[in-house]
Amino acid sequence: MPFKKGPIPAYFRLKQIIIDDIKKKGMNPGDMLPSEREYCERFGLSRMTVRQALKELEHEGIIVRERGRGSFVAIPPIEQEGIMSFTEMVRAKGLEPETEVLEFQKRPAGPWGEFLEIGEKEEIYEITRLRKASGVPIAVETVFIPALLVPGIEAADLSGSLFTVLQERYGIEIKRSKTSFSAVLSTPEMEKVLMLGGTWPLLRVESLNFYTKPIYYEISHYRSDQFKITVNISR
Amino acid sequence: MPFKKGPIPAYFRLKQIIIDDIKKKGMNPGDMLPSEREYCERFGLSRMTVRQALKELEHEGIIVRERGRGSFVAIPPIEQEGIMSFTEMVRAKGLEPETEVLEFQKRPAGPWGEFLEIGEKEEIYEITRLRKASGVPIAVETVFIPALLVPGIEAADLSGSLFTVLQERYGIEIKRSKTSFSAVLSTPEMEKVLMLGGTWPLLRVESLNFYTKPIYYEISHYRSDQFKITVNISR
DNA sequence: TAGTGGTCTAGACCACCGT
DNA sequence: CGGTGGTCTAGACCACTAT
Repeated sequence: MPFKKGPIPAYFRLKQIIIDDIKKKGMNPGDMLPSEREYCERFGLSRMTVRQALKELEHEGIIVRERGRGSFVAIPPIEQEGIMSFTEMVRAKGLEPETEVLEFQKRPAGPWGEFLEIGEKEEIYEITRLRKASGVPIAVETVFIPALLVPGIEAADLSGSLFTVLQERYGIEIKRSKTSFSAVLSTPEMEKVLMLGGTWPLLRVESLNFYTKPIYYEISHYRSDQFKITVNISR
Repeated sequence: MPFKKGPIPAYFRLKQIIIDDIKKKGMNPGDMLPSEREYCERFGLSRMTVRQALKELEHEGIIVRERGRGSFVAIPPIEQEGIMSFTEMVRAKGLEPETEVLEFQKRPAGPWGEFLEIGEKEEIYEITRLRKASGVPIAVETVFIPALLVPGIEAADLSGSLFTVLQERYGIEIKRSKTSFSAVLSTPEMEKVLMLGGTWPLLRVESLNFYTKPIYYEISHYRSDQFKITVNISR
């Protein structure tokens, strides 16, 4: 009887046990878990207690429960939740990401300071890059990032994923982002670098990317005839 | 005794009552709600049932609960996480959402069957609506939803939030969505209903909305000069 | 100390799914 | 039909907060 007493609630300990079980027994997504009543009997708990544990596991996305069928190990989201970098998105489509740095300058934050929660006069890097997928220009992207956060980024290789550079060189991992989408018409300058040959509607993506505090602000324009941006969102 | 029986669970009705109460009484963030035991007595419910209602309200960010102190009206989150319905988005901007049903038909699923995980010949409803914010046309939206999931939806009020109809009438709560964004040029038909007076770039949003299984597929076109779609995404 | 929410029990009936 | 999860009851003791 593993649930004598102790300061940790029974439902909480049961959660841990179930998680461990899933790992230890090498259970796969879709595998059925013991029924609520079986957990009751096995651990000498009442049904409401077992249900609290299962409910929380469901809420955490670890299991799914279906009336009349049972509880099952959850299918981990195929396309991982949320944020994907350009590099990840392109690779996911089986194409080869390429990047060309168009502009690189250090300058005062100005109006971007507000988003980045720094002073207007503090310095930021402004980096404009052309992103391609297997040779086809897909997007023009400008990143604004406080210089203090990424000292010496001039020396880094910016022809790949900024995510990777931030993580490997500076230990910064983007965890959250606030992104807005809109549609605009291409400007002559965009048409030139994206090789559009005329005016096209472009998908404009503005995102503020956070670790705990804001890390960088980014504005991108995608030619969306060839490339859609897909995100998974949950409540 | 308002909780005799009925197909809608008591905890769910209690949630509605509490939400209505907060609005009707004009309660402000931080105001204290009645205690769990008071709800029990007032509505003749057991404590676990009352607690389920309060727990869900807490989870939805509507109230906060503190051990030894009580339950309180929550401070509304600045920008809501994740999925927001059109209704929620418009309200969040302080505008009044309005909806006009442009088309309503029942027909075989055809190619949408694949997304919705049903047969091509199974019936779906196809509902096209014009969404406005304080009188200004903002988006045209078409929803494809299996007829079996929403029997009798003809009789429902579709001039408001589909989210709400699904939840209150059918107990379906959208939990997850896969959404893609792109930019397109307006067609003459869109220009007419959106009152654009010419060709404009529009934000095209396609989303597949899940409970556990896919519930409905939706294609919307937003005039994005006046309205940006913002989402919070986390890893 | 009185009142609050947090945990828990040992039952019960229901709706739904598969066989 | 038997088994599953969904809802619900009428109690109980505990930990915490305020007075």
